[in-house]
Amino acid sequence: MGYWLMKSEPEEFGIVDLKKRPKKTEPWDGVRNYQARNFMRDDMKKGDKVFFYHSNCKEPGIVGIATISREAYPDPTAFDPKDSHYDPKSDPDNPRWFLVDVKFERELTRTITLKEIKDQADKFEGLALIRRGNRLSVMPVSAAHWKSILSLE
DNA sequence: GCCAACGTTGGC
DNA sequence: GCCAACGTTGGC
Repeated sequence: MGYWLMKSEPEEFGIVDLKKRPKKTEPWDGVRNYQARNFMRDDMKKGDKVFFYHSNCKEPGIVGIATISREAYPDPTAFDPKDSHYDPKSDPDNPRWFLVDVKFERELTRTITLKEIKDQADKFEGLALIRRGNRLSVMPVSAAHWKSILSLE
């Protein structure tokens, strides 16, 4: 089973928004970074676990757990000229951007902050989240790191 | 294929 | 709101 971390800005779409969705499920649209796309398109499998991460907010960190409920399919927002993520270069016959559906599993009992993960950098060597200059919004997490992070809860 | 200019991300 | 780091674009 694969483990991942996905970032979202809580003011745009937070863990509570996911929880409130009728089926507790959301298409993870709008990703326009090739590396992140490749992870979603090529590597994410149904049932994989996801750390839901809040970015660009007062207390950046992991706030919940989700699962991949549907594997990759073309991102429809790329075809919609009215959408802010519209990409004229993505052709429905040869789509450039893909997404997965993410399903709410649970909120953490507390936020595991970026700060405390950084403070234990030796324990989390190789974790993409704390790699210098990291800006990926979708990234893999090793099984060992997953376990180790969750034990902080 | 190089690289300067530009836009975006996201912590602080 | 600042700005470092990074990805993308496009001229050459």
